[in-house]
Amino acid sequence: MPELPEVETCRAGIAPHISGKAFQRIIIREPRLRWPVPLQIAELLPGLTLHRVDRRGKYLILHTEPGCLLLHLGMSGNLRITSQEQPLAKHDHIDFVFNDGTVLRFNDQRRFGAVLWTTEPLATHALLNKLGPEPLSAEFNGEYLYQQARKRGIAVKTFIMNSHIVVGVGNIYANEALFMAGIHPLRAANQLSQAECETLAISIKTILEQAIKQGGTTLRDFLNAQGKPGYFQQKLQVYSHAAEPCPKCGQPIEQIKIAQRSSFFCARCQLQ
DNA sequence: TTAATCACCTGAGGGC
DNA sequence: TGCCCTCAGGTGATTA
Repeated sequence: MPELPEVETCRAGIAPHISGKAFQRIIIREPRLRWPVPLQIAELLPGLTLHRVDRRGKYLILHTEPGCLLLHLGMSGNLRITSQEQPLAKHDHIDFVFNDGTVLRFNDQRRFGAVLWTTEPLATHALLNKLGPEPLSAEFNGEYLYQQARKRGIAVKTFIMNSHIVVGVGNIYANEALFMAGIHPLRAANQLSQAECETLAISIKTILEQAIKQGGTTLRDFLNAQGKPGYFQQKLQVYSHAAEPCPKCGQPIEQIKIAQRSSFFCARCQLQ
């Protein structure tokens, strides 16, 4: 399940293989993703050069001269570098074939992902213009988090998973960051002190940086551009460890639902 | 403006 | 063995 570290791992994995190359052919086998894949990209893209691959939150942005492809991996999506000779796997929905034969293959079992085309400035794009800051940027810090939290009475876990507050923090890393910060996931955001917001911002940055170094987390679906899993799962302290002893105090990890998402915490280490 | 809920989708796993 | 149900989760849309 791709969160920011998985998307960044994916971006770093595919960019060297496709940047500077020209699209030769686009093969769309299944256009029914989160939003219908614009079929016109099969005619628009051939001949265009892919200048670079960026990331904004969990969106991958493939830049060409007239416009950009926006890719989202959703819940189960992955991109891998391959060739046309390689047999198709189940749920291989789209092939981006480049002029040297390299193929960027989009696979998405649950089809929550997206492939979109835009020629408008990214700063005004409806999917991007309301996104919060990047968690690893200087703009995202304790003071920013505190100012945003003061206006919200929702559970802090739901708060930090809101991409309009900060991008890229999904369920796994929200659980892990709150555990590291010693903050109960049900605490109201507007009840956090400035010091707690400082600690939480640092925890989010630390968790995400560690996960990127490990190549992301593989629970079920995630594979990197070479089809290999990430290794951060082995570092998870509370996520998916219900009833197991807390790594800090030994108390059993508890599991509850918050906003329909499984949430894991230590009731002794994380103060409510 | 904020918060809560729904919908989308597929496959694994459990119960019968 | 096969059927049915539940669960997993990112995020935009809808509703209150």
